[in-house]
Amino acid sequence: MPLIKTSKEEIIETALKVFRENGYYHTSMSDLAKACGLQKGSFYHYFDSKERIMDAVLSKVLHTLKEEAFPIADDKSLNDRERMQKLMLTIGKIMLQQNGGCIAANTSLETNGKEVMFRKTIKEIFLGWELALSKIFSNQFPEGTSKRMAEQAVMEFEGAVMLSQLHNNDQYLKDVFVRTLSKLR
Amino acid sequence: MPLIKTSKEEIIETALKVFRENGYYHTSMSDLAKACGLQKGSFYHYFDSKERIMDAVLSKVLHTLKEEAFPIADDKSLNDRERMQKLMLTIGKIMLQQNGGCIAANTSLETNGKEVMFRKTIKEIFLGWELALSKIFSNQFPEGTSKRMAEQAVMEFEGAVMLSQLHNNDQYLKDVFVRTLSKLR
DNA sequence: GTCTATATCAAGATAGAC
DNA sequence: GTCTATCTTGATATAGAC
Repeated sequence: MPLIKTSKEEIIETALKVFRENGYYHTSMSDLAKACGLQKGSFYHYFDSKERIMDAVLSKVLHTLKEEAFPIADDKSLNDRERMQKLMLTIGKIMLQQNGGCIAANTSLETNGKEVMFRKTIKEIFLGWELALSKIFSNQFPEGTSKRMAEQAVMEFEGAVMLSQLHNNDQYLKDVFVRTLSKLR
Repeated sequence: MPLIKTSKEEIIETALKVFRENGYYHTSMSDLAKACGLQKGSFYHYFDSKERIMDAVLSKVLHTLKEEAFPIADDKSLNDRERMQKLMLTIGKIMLQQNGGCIAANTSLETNGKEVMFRKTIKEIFLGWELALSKIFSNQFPEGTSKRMAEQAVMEFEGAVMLSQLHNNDQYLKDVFVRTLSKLR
């Protein structure tokens, strides 16, 4: 019988992948436990409900975005196009996965209208994302315009993730990257 | 075109609303039965599995789009802007709901990577939608351009639905309507 | 066509041994 | 910290009476 200690951090990382692959409601505590190499009972030692795991997962995602992605908008060593490209790629790396979708968008849509503790975290994720994009746009466009361009970029990105998955074709996402970049000189 | 709604038709209409509100996996057969004013056992008289109900729901949505929405792109009595406006509003009426999301996008994301019978119907919905939009754009833009503009409009629409729900603010969706319309003269 | 009753299984969650 | 065992509830689905 293996007695391998697991850390809460590792569980959150694994749970992120499982949730992204199967969605919130379609993922069971057994699924999460199994993916972590634990029995269901052991899993409750770390998290006492599914809601709290997702809360931890999304808080981790937000934290990572704040650490690694959003500051790119202020990186003085890059020009606007370079910032935008690096920002979009980094956000993609954090939020997306080979064949899973966007953890933030999927969870938002699934839990729309439900009373779950992590909705405020999802809002923060998208507001932070919009703010970072609009900072870059605001170097070349007026305030109101740059805000709407940022919102538009986020919407296109999420729509593209959906269509790319549905048709199993990266082109939708690639087009959005090119289109968003091409708005900057 | 059926003049009299059968019971099965009514169930499909009700199921559409429930699925749109609660999602595919988070909706139970009990939920559907209750919403139809039936006992669970009675419900199985009409549909013997949840998958078949969703299949019927999405087929009905596709059929309605083909009958009522997509032909607007060919309506000779309207100019391009009028066609676009009427098309977008009609698609919104069929696919969206007060506070529920887009049945096609939500179901697509939830069942991504799963083997369910209705994925091909979802693909048809989005391909039909893109085609209708690109028909209108192609009156004023070259072929390749109009195709990408149509894809972009769909992506923005779906992203806007997500953000409008998340922040409980219609403005995202309204902006997309205005922006898409403004591309036409 | 609708109901009640029930079988079967999975889910969320807890208790207690080691 | 991990396990097995168990509780409770809810889910899918079927059987059979009216």
